[in-house]
Amino acid sequence: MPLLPLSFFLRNDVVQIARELLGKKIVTRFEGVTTSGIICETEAYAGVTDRASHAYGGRRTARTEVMYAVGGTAYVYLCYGIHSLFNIVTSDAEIPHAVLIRGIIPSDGTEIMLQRTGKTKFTRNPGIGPGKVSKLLGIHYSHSGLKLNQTYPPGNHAINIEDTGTDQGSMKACPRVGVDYAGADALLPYRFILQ
DNA sequence: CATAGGATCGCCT
DNA sequence: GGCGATCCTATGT
Repeated sequence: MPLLPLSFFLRNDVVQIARELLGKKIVTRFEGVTTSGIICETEAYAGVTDRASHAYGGRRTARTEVMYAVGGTAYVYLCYGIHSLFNIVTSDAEIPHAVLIRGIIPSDGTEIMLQRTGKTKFTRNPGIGPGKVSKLLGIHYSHSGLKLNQTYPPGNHAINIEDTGTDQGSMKACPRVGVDYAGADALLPYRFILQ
């Protein structure tokens, strides 16, 4: 399937991009092992003006520096000391917008995914939850800064987003999870779920 | 240097 | 539905 063009990620409307990512396919290749899943849940984080964003107010730290990279860069960070959370940086360089991928439906390499989670069979919604997305796809916070949709030589690490060409179907928007500290911004309908 | 807390998950009751 | 796991990151002294 065709890779999404980088221009997809360079647009300024991060909320629109989060919506459009529903139904797209994430394909990862680590150590020559390929796994993939269809994106079914996302959240938009609107850069410096969004209290829920790590880049709120223009904050820059060693961790968040990647958010200021050009659109199409992976921003992965550790949460609760356990979970790697995968985000896609969008817009131009210096504009720290990002989309958190919160859920996938496993597609290719399900055996590998079971292996990664230490299970023998999938539970009800094996790919729902941002920590699970990374677990299934083998994404680690050390992958932060990796450029998506590049034509790396086989053997290199790669994270790609493909256009499935299918209609994303119905989706709903609601407030984001776990951002109570963000005041009024916690109420913004920046979370998108494929029905 | 020390410490509090986090865009969570899974197991337990 | 409650709680412990687990460790990096940010911030303050």
